[in-house]
Amino acid sequence: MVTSLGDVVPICCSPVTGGVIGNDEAERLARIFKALGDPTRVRLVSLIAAHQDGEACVCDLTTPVELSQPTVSHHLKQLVEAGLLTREQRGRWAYYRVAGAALEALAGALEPAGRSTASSSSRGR
Amino acid sequence: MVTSLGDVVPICCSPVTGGVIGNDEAERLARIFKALGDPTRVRLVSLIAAHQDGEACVCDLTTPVELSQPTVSHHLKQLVEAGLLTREQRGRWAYYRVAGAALEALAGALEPAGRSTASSSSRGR
DNA sequence: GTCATCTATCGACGTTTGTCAATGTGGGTG
DNA sequence: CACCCACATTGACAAACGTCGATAGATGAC
Repeated sequence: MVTSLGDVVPICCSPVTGGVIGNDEAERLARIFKALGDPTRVRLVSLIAAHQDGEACVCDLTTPVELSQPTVSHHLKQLVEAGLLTREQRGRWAYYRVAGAALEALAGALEPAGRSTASSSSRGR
Repeated sequence: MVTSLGDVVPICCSPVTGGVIGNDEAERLARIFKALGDPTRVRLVSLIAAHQDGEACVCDLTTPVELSQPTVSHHLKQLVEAGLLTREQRGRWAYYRVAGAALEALAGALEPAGRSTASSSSRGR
């Protein structure tokens, strides 16, 4: 079961403020937000993004976050499952990098129903 | 005396992917993300934004989310404390509305460190 | 005044989460 | 081959979370 835990999240699109979103959409968005709802994971994303070549292995991250290796692996797994990180195994190391598209899509879900679709503004009421 | 209870979070700015963020910043961002890390709260934000005049009271929300009134109040409080909603008491009702600036600031923290200058706007995929 | 309504708080509960030590697994190295 | 290394998984535990019923506070209606 290397991949296909669930489907790779198709990147969220429905903006939170652009009309009532469905139950499934809310659950999908919440799962991604929850992945960022821990300070350690926020720092991990930041650390990976700022690391050499935009990628980092576990051993690069345990020291900065001051947590045990299993804990870091655990957090990284959650971020990968949320679609916010990608994982690539090269030799003995596992390299993680930030999924920029997922971050942008998430940001798009927060904007007031405009920046990414630029077609509303007549929604009123 | 340190009276600052931290009423309203001063809106986050440091982008997640624009260099390693500090511990405090990570904690502040995580607290906001965590507020959106529950499907009910995501739906509440969406419901309020889409409601008449962009505001809603508790009694408008309990039925759509199918939860008890205390639970809805609890979620709303968390969203207010995260700075994502504002609360205004008018008579017997408490009106909540979405803090658009907070959402935009949060979206800004997700964009790759230079959102405002990224004028390419190639929204294709 | 009394009463009804809307909302917040409290106490309790089952579930989820973050963390670690110990162990397992797969891939280089001698 | 045996060995070590980087990482993932397991099992356990305390803390935090989501939910509810009951209750308290505040406000308007009578």
